[in-house]
Amino acid sequence: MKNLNLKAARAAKDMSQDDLAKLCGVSRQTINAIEKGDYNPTIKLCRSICRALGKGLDELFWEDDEE
Amino acid sequence: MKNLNLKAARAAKDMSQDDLAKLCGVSRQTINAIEKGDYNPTIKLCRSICRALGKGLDELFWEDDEE
DNA sequence: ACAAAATGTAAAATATATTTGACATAATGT
DNA sequence: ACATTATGTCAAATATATTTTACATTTTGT
Repeated sequence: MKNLNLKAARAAKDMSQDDLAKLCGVSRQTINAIEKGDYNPTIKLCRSICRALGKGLDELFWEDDEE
Repeated sequence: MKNLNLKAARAAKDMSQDDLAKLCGVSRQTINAIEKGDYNPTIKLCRSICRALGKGLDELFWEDDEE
């Protein structure tokens, strides 16, 4: 499922996917894929994204519906 | 660096690395490596570990000192 | 002291995250 | 309408997470 929390947090900082990608040192496609969903990034990248957006892991990457 | 939060949370539930590994559907070595540190698990596995131990992502997998 | 369980660690194989390059479409500003 | 930026998506290549097998050491219980 899509990661709308991430999309919203990025929008709140007026950052493009490319901006965020550069801040995190990954490719734009990776950020796009994470927002799109059905992707499984590493915790290190998640932390990097959280730092760039000033959010916590639970705020951006928690999911309840995943058995 | 070692993940002592994880080690402590597991100990608090009186679980062996193998117990936790089975609950998360991964190998014992993977859990061992994560506790040992210098490992970079996927967010999906982190969530699985958090559910098994009743903790949040920020409690078990946040790191301040990672530029 | 002994046995059993738990942990630490390593090398080779496999699965999968991420990159690169590329192209198409949607959105935005002038 | 036009140019520019942002987004969605794909296939092939590369990097790395995870498994499997295996063995050594430590810890725990009796």
